[in-house]
Amino acid sequence: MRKGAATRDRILEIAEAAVLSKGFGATSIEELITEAGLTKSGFFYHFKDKNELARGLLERHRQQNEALMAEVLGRARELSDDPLQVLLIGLTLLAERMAELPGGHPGCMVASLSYQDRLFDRGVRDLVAELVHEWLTLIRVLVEEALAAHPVREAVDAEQVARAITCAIDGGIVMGKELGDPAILPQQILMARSYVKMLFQTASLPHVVARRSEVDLAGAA
Amino acid sequence: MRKGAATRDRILEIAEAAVLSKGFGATSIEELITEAGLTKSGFFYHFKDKNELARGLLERHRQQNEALMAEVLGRARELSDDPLQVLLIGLTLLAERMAELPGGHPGCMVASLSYQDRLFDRGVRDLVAELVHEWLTLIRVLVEEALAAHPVREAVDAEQVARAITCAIDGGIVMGKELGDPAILPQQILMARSYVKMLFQTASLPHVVARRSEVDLAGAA
DNA sequence: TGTACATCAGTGAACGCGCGTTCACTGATGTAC
DNA sequence: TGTACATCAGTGAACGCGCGTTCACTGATGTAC
Repeated sequence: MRKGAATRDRILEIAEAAVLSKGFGATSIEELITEAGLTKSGFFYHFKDKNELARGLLERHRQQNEALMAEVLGRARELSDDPLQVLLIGLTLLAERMAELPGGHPGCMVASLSYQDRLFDRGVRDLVAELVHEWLTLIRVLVEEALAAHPVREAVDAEQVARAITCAIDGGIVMGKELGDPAILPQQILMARSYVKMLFQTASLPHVVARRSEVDLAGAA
Repeated sequence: MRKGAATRDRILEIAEAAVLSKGFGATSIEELITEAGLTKSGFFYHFKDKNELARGLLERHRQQNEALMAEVLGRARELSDDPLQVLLIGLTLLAERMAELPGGHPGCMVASLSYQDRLFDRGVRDLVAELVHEWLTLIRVLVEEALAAHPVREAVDAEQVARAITCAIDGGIVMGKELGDPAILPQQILMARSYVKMLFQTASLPHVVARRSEVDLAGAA
């Protein structure tokens, strides 16, 4: 890696912690360069203005998230061929990963920036929406595959289920911060998991007739 | 109402919109007084410093939220005596209320401030946690009453269910902001409702044996 | 009803400080021939 | 291998502006006697 790229990464890492704990508008370039140990013009060599710092933070978030999910889902697919099991195992593994974070999850960069969107230009706001869409697509595809392979208890839309899972995670991150309790996020991911499990729990319940499930599946398709 | 109280309220209303759209740190006293039409020293007559503005915003949030929930739950209790129905109807009414908001929900003040907590003194951070606990207690009591009156499909903890409902709402607010789609919050409240409904859906499912539900209830007690 | 005093709801000017941004410059490293 | 030039990764000084906060003061309204 070039020297400049390492410096840029260091700035982004410091900025991430600062933005998640005090907000983007209250994070000054001055404090970042003090901690990173370079001058202000050094900062502006890497980012032409503050908006570009926000873009950089979102790109970093995207990469880290992609890596995490690739690993978690890769492992889940090793453990099962059944799409529903992949989803359930994936959620369990994700919960475990979040539980391992020292000091709890620091906060979601996308959520944080969306609460300060008046500070940014169109490009940053579009990037926020794009990252959310990418994430939702990833989850929705998993849900669709599970729906294609199994009957379901109640007519559902895969997009809505994907959003519900995402809201549980984002909500869990926020509540964890609000109450200062790192256990909340993993617990809420497992609650989302148990929601998915219940949704697909038809045949496994004793004496449930199959017809009801088929009707619901037809409605969802 | 005294004249001063009206001015104070106007400042808080303007500050709420500003904080939710750009963050607390990036909201300047200057812009608030410009919009409110008074001088800077006039602001400091009402709030001794910026921390007190944050406290004021949280208190305002608490009052508005209490009023909203009192109304929604009052109406739900008019419509049914069954605790489970009160919870389900309450969620439906809440979703309807959120759908009526022009331009969508502006954001949750508690969530917003929790993403900038390094800006505040201990008092504000404690107030954030207190408001969340008050809300969770309100919901948890509803869930407990429903659990006492009905068998449940899977062993659950009322606190965890209350948190899951709350996370769905907070997550829905965040995602609505991220994607600029006001429909997401009401939809996700209804997803939380359908989660609760599924949780309690045992006897109503054809041919489900009652014993399983009893076992689960015993596990939850 | 009149007067004295207190409180309310502000005004106006000043403060020092840190903010984001620009600009001209520079030493170290990489590349072409 | 040497030389010329380009790019990289910054430095250092300066900019004007708006920030939160303080302080001495003030006119309008309320209260006591």
